[in-house]
Amino acid sequence: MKDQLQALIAQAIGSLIQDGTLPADTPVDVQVTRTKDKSHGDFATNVALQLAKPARTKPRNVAEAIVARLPESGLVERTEIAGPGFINLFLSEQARLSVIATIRKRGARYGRSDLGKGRKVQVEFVSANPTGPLHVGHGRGAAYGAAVADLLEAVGFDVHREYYVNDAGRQMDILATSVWLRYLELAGVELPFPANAYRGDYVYDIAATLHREHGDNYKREADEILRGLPPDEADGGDKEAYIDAMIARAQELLGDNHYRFVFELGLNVILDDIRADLADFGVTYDTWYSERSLTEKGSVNLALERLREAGHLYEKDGALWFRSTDFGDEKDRVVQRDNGQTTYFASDIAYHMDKLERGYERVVDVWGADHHGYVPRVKAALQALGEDASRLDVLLVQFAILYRGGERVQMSTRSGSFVTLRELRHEVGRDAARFFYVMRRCEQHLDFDLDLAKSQSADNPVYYIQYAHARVCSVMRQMEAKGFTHDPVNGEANLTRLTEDHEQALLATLARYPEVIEAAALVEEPHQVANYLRELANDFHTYYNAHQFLVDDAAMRDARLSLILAVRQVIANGLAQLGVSAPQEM
RNA sequence: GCGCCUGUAGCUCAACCGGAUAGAGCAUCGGCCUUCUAAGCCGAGGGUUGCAGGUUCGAGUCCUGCCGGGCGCGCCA
Repeated sequence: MKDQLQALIAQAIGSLIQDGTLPADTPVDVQVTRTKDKSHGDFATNVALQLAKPARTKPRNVAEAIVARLPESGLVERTEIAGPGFINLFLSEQARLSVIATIRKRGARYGRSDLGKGRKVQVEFVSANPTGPLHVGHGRGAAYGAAVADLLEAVGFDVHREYYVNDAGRQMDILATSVWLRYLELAGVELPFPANAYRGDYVYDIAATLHREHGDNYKREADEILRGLPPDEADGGDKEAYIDAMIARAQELLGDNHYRFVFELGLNVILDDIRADLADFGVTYDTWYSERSLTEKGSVNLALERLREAGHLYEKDGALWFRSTDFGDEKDRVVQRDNGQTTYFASDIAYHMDKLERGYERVVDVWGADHHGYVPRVKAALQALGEDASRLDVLLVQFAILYRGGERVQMSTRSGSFVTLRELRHEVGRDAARFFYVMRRCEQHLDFDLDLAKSQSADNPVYYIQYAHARVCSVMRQMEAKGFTHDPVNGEANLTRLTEDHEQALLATLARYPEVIEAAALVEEPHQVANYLRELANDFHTYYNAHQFLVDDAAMRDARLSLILAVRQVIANGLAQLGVSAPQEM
């Protein structure tokens, strides 16, 4: 609808350019917006205000000229020039009513478009280290990333969803070592547990599996493990140095194969858990991309080699540095440590290079906001490699803070007292979790009220919206109970009977849905869909309370049922868009 | 200290590349069930959009400077 109106205005401007009323270089970027105030018509455009300067005349004169040249169409009933020079457009009745048939015909596809023209976009999200279960912070990234990916797909992009698995690097070594140490405990070896090791219960679970299936095969004695190790934090030492030494000791005592086995066991158990967790959350991926595979197939070395050839690397203090300051970063970054290991950053350079080379026109990364300092260096690396860094779009998601009984739920990764995504799902349910996570703009801190998410009341937006859907279903059940049937053809033939304000408001809101999806997709803001659904549900509940649908007058009844069935369809579509179910009854 | 994000009603948040009188929900107060689910609806009050300048026909939105909040500033990932 909006597009068609824009086209009409553009045509009018075109003809004014042709006859010289407007200069040839007039920009024809027509903005048509929905009006807030009904008295301003259905849509309005400010083009006349924008063109007044190039046309060197008053805005109202431009507006009059445009209106005079507006092509005939069945869409617009009349126009009006208002205020400083807005052109208000009043839709014809036919145009307003057509949305009902459109929704019925398009069904679940209503709101989708081919705006993206099948262009390839990759969305990478969550990508939490497989060192433990996902917690509620990851949950927001999951819900948000999935929603953004689904929105882009809805408007016609070819979307590829990817999870980057950090299956290499020091954190994973710490996990493997933690598992081994817990295993030793189970095998009766008494050892102090390092300050910097992972101490969650899941580590015990993995260790127990190892012990159950492999007995004492991985057992070593305490004195040979501890011999010559530096002091841990508890003994006034450095916990980082201690855990690194402990990792080296584990590798040395277990040997490559056995160490590898413990490492893989921990990785696989946790990754399987994450996969299942996300699947239960309605979040699935096309690819789980292994960081280790980058090293194995030489991508990391290749990336570093390309940087070196381009003259962006230098050595200092025994390490290899990337001169990212040449591309606006705050300081240069190490890509290879003095011990010869490449850094996480080096992998990430290779990974992003790989993404762009896989042919995605656009690459979207969803990161936790605490990683925001990381953005400039990744973009710097892409530039240094001769890539167009603007193809990478990093979306930063702020933390979610849980509230229970009005109190902030304290969380700390260190003490292991964090709330997992799974616990949250079990507590409030998948629908509420998915919805609450995307209710706010991603760069806004999210106050997640657990009590509200669980409450079955109008205060809870999820229930409020789902209830609207269920209510329509209920009306249809009542219809059958009363021996009526719904004739959509008759309904659509009698839509002119829908003259109530509530009905007109619903028609306008329904027609707006595709515009909401498009806008939400293009600016990556799923919360716009959430807000829209609340408005639509509100329009419906209001209507429901004000008017009876199952009236004796068949023409009126069919028209009203056609309207509320369209409402049901759009609510179902919008909820599905956010990964939320639309129940038949509640 | 430097960088990024943020500041809108008592609270949580909207406001479509800068548009017409800044909107919802909660909370508060007052109404509506013999009628398709009251898990709902209607009404009222509530604002110097942190402060001060600037840009222009027009600023919550853009620019500059202050003030407050969050995060980041490792040869960790």
